[in-house]
Amino acid sequence: MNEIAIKKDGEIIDTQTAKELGFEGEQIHLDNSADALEVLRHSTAHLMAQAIKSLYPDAEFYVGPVVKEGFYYDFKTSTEIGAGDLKKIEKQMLSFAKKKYKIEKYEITMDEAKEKFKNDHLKLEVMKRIPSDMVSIYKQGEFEDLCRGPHLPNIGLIRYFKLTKIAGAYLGGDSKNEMLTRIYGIAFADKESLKAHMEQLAEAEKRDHRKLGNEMKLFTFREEVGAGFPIWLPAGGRLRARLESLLFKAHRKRGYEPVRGPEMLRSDLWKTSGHYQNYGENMYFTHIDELEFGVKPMNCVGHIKVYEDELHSYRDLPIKYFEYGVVHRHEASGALHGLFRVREFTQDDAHIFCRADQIEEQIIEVVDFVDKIMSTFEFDYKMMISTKPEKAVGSDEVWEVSTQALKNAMDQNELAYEIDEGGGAFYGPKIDIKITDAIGREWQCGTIQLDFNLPERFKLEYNGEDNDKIQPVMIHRAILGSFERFIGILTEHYAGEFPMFIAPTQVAIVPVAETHKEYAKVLSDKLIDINADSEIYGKNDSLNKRIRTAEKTRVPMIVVIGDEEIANKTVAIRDRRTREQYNLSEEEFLKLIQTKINEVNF
RNA sequence: GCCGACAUAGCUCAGUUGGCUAGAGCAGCUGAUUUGUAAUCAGCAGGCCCGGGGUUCAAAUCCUCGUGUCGGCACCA
Repeated sequence: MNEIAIKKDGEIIDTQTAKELGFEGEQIHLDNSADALEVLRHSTAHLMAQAIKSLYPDAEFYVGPVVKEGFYYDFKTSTEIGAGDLKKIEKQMLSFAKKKYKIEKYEITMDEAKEKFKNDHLKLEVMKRIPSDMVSIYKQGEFEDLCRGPHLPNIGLIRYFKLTKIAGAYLGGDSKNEMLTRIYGIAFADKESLKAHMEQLAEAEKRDHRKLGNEMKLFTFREEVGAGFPIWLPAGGRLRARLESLLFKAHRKRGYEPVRGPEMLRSDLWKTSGHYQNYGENMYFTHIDELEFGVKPMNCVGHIKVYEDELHSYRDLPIKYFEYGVVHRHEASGALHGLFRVREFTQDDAHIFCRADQIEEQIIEVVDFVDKIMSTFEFDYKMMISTKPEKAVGSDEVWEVSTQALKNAMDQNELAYEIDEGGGAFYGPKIDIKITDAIGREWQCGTIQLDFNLPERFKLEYNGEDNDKIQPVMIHRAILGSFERFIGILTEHYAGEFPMFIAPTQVAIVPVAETHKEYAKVLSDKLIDINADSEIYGKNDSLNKRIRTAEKTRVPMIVVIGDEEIANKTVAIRDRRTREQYNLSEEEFLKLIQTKINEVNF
């Protein structure tokens, strides 16, 4: 078996380095283990660079790391490279691989390296970021690259790979820098795994919410309406309404009061809140009668005005206001992505005004709320605590206290979380809830933000025990995040096969012949009485055709009614999931639907 | 916003190196048929070829500026 590297003290060391240093350790073979793939993909990135260099001799190279979904290499050429060129590069890679060049390693000083790569301004850029005096060079055939490794012993081991996409990327990940070309690729130890991976990607594409949203008539976008402004179609409207009403109940149960703020507020308020200064470039403004108004990008100011409407006692806290708040944010054009990233969306937003000693219990209550909903939909999610960002308001001290409060709440309840340094809102730290989409990208949905700043800026207060004026703490929170993104994720999660309690249509009724339509209508009305939507497939098509059409809408249940059913007062059910058919009396059927619709309570 | 690609009927897509009246399937409409669990048959209608400008005897096709979409990057209070 081929040994491609060894593992020593948890570190992967390639055979070149091991030989040089006389190391021994656990052998890594060329298979699909995480360690082996790390080495394989890294070397594949180098092979790609070698191919690019031979096809485009003036190419300069930045970095080519292994990432979650394969590898990439950033580079620059004077010729334009497009998606059509990937095949050509792949071919060149294969022909190099066939030559089975050894991958050799040697070390030189930083100064020697700078001399060696003096014509490659990108490599020089890389070297600026390396603190050590010595660097290693990997050489395969004519091609040499500055690299830390580890690498395969021979490029002939690279056989099963694919270049997947080409894109632009800023040098060093900074938009102030020049833009390089980035090619992504993937590699595996064997042919089957590569094939399986490509098939999995194709499978995931089928559940893309943009595709399903179009097919299932959930929502649409139109050029003439404007980018990022979704249009909800009837089916999507029904789905969304079900989600809204379930969630409304869940909020009421937890003591939230529904309120509503205006869509736009005078700019002075956004100046007080800090949004004007920190976020103004992404807000929509309008001028009327010499006054400037800002269309709300958030609902907190409105809720603050609700709080200010009366005096509050410490006994009243916590006070919880919620609103399905429509917000507008001018997102960068390139950021727009189906329902996941839009310019107008509706948040399931709430603000909790509480005392400092109530922070922890309130945070935990919200985390429980989140978990209740996520587990109902069987979502895997993770939580992230985001700390003070560069653009921020408030003193370091307040930030420290509030960040610690979030951590304490999580720690004391033994909840797992990761830290996102500098990822907080400008007014406070937050806990983000992230869900993974069909192709593995993570999207932030819910968020819990602790805020000492806005209460200060708006001089909020309540009367304490000694009748003194005390400033409350604000917790901003959203569970779904936005209906848009959440429904997008739900669509992919279920591949369009929504469970009964949320499906746009609960039942498809297929009458066998013209004479059965009347009963279909009676049944449909009875379904409305139990809050179930149905659709009658009574068109002048064959029965088979109508069943096929109904199936394709991904409706959870199809019932067929004909002479027999009418005579016996039964329905013939065809279940989407099991593809089984069975009969139920009308009474049992209605009861079943009712149970299925009501089985979920957040 | 940046790099690259793309935009043809409601939807999914054809449309050669610029050249006759821009095609197909599905969906829609009209008939015939009245069906027992995944496509009955026939006919009809449907297009500012994304929008402005330009090149050319001639533009869906070439150039240019917009708009929108896609893949990334950057951004995401």
